[in-house]
Amino acid sequence: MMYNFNEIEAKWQKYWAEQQTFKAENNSTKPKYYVLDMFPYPSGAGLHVGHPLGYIASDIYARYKRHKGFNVLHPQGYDSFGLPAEQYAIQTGQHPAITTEANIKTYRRQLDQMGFSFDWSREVRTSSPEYYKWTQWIFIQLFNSWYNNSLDKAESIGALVDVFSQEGNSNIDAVCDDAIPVFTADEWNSFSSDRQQQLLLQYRLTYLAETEVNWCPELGTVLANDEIVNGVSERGGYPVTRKKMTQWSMRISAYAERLLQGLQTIDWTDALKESQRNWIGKSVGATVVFDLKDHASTIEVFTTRPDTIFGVSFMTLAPEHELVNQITSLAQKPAVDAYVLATAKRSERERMADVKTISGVFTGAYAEHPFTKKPVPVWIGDYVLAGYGTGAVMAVPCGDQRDYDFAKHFNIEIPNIFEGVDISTEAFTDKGTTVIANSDFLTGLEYKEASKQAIDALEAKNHGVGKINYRLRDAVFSRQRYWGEPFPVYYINGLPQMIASEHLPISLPEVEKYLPTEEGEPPLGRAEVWAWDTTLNAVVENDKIDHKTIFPLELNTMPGWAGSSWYFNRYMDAHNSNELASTEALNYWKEVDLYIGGSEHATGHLLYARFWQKFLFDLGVVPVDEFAKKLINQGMILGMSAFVGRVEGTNTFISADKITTESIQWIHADVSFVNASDELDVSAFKSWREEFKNAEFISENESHFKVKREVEKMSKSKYNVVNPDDIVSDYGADSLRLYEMFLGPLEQYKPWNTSGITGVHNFLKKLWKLYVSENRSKVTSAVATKDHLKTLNKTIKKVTEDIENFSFNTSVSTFMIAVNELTAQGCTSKTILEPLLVLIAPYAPHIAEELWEQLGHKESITTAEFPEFDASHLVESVKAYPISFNGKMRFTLELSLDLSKEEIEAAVMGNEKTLAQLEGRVPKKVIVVPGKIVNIVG
RNA sequence: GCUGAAGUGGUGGAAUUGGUAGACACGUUGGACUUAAAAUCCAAUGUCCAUUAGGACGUACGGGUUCAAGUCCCGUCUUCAGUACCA
Repeated sequence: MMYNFNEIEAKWQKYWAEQQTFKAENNSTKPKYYVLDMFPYPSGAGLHVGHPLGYIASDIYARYKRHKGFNVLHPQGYDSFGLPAEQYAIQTGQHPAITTEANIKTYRRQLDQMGFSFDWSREVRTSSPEYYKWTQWIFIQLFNSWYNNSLDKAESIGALVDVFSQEGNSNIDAVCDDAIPVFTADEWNSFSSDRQQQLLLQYRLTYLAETEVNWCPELGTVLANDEIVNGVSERGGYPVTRKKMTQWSMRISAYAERLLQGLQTIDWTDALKESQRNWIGKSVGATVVFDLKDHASTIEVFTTRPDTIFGVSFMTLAPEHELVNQITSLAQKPAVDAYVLATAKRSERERMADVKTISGVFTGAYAEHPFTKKPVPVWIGDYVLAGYGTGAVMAVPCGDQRDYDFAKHFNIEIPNIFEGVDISTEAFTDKGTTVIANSDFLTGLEYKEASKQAIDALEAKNHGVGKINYRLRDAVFSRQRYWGEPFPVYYINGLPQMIASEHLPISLPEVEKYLPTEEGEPPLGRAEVWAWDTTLNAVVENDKIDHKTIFPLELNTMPGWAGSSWYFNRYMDAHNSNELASTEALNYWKEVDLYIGGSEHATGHLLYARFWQKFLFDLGVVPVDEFAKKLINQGMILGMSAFVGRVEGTNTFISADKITTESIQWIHADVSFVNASDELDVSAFKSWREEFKNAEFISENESHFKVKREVEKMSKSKYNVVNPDDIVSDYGADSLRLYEMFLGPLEQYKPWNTSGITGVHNFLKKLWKLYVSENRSKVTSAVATKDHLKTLNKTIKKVTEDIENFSFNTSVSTFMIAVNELTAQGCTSKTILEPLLVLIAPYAPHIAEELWEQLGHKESITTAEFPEFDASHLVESVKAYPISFNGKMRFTLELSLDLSKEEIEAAVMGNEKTLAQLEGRVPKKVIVVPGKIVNIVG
């Protein structure tokens, strides 16, 4: 009997599905373990070999944990709302739900054929109304909450209204808009209902506000900051401009500090935590208020260096700053206007690209230094950003390089306030322990103390206050798109109203086209049945809107990250129609124990999901405030693109090793035309495209036309995609799983190279041959020899450590060595071969199941216990290094185990022969050092 | 610029707390089997000299610590990823 992987794999996949082998129960006497993958967006292209990398790793871990006696939850679903399905719908008119459904079918088939141990009974899809009902529900809860700084948690808006009606808002410490006026209880009670609602909106955790947003005209929608890369849209690479729009926003800034602190409690990589810290961007400092000479208004700045306040020699406002117009003197007006206009013309991108050029204009106005009362000239300059802090800085040229460069460029005074520091060529930016000089009451102090005293003095004069500033901005939550969650919102007098939770979900309406309307409204503006009837509590036709009982519904939809910010909780109780998930289920599974996914979600999904989890925790809905204990970022599998060189302007191709001229145009060739020696199948290439049909090919000889190889991201447009379907049908899923692990460390980026797969495939064939010969099982009840036990236990030890450390690549090598050794040893012993199968099962589950069955087991191998390693079989593995030390011969002896002193001595004595061979001497005395190193005096 | 990670054969990569560097695999070369090919099996494969037995040099580069350094320390260079006039 041959190793017929196709047959075996189909058989066991069917068995697992029928037996529901991987169905997790929401209670068990076993300890729980939750292994989660980032769920995929089901794209039309299907999976390529790079996609399953993380799924294979998590599957190995999930299977391992089951063998170790855990009740494992390992679910999978689809992040099925998103732009590509909608773009496709715009082009073809096909409803996104239909394409999405078709794509999911493909995904499911591809995932199934790889033998993943997902519990599909818990599948979720963000685009299904049963699911987004709860996304809408969470939105309503956010709307009905505000952030109470005193308690440092979210609270119900009802509690806030109670306080307002009893004592006004002066004692409320909330995260809210800065511009909220102070009002008393009497004032509050006398406000109209609309006015009250407007005020409350400014406290809510999700609120409507006219904000400057990142508008992408090509995509016809706004984008969040993390959806923009280098000034263009992450998806599609289209230009992005600034635009004012009324949008829903999420007050994630309320959670900035907790999001930062929470990082200390979770086991995520340092790189990823660092990304999130940068994104949150906490800076501790102070706001300082400068009075203006000859003007009533004041300039407020934020600084992290209040200790340097006596070094201020000018101020700089962002060109967009609202005061610029008011304070500019008549003489300076033309210059200032010209500068403001020039800056406005420059795109965000140009401004970012050009950070070297120093530019700015004097406004003609002077501020007054809060302590010295000296006049401080006010400039504008584009190195100050309107969006950060207050959009204005107090410039301390001796302590900040940008201020320094600006001062030098415009010949502004650079006073030195640092004791014994030379600032003739550059600013001194080190906080360190340098002493402040020439600074009145701060003179002689170091940074820390000086900052504190400066802030105290500013607060005493009412000229500033200690402040912590965060870079994290509130997240825009509206998208002008069709294929997303509809908001459960209708409008009365332009004020948003929530639809009561019992009427959810509000399902997406049908539209005849997926484009914005002629009036520029989002696609939902085309829906005919899209109005809310407050008496029927139902969605009704638009033309019935009477603004008395029937009102317009929100036309925006939610962004892609809405559904993915809480899905891990839904898997715990995926079909609950009364709750997001039952309390019992949430309390049982609590959080994800291991989360595997790409690092590209560092500042998007992973930050938003932590935000929502903390909010749901404040609400008492979920029992933990961090959703994932441990997170691993799998690297990407890259494609090996092939390029053929064509002489520019001709149809003549030259073999890559023959190229001498420089005017070569490199054209992507499909990687399937290229063999392992980088040689092109010329005839296949010729018939690939009409334009190549009559092309001329120059090479040493016809069969040796070389291509140029380059590692790139796998993508259809680069013709370097390798389809897992082909690999599975040629080598089997077990080979693919092993090979993806074998390629290299999980976290690393590495190129795919199909030719290497024969190595692991041969291993599986050898494994098969170790158990099966002709038509019979070779496994006997023979007693295991010392060698057999050594090989087995070595393997158990290594593989267990590897899995615990997520170094799956090296266990594949360990398996190969084990099988080679056991084959050479002629091992047929069941006591060895049975546990060996369990070791391999998480990696190559199909072949393990098949051989397990041949050993006479009726139950699936998934119920088998993971073998425990027995150190006693490894005692003899000793390495010895002779060394000369202090003129005496000494041996250093290493054992590959932690053993007791007695065991080491026994091992050493048993190895006298080895040592004697090495140095011609026999050790006389053994010095045992704690750990594994042993010194032996020869 | 800052932050994080990393530089090991022709290639992907091993190497525990400092302990025989290059495991394992691909590729290459030679051989066996075969009419032939595929498949399979065996052998060789860091570099240089000796071509037997051995020797020298080797983990980006330059120093250092140590009986012993890919691993630790100092300096330099390079690559990748993230982020950036953040006051």
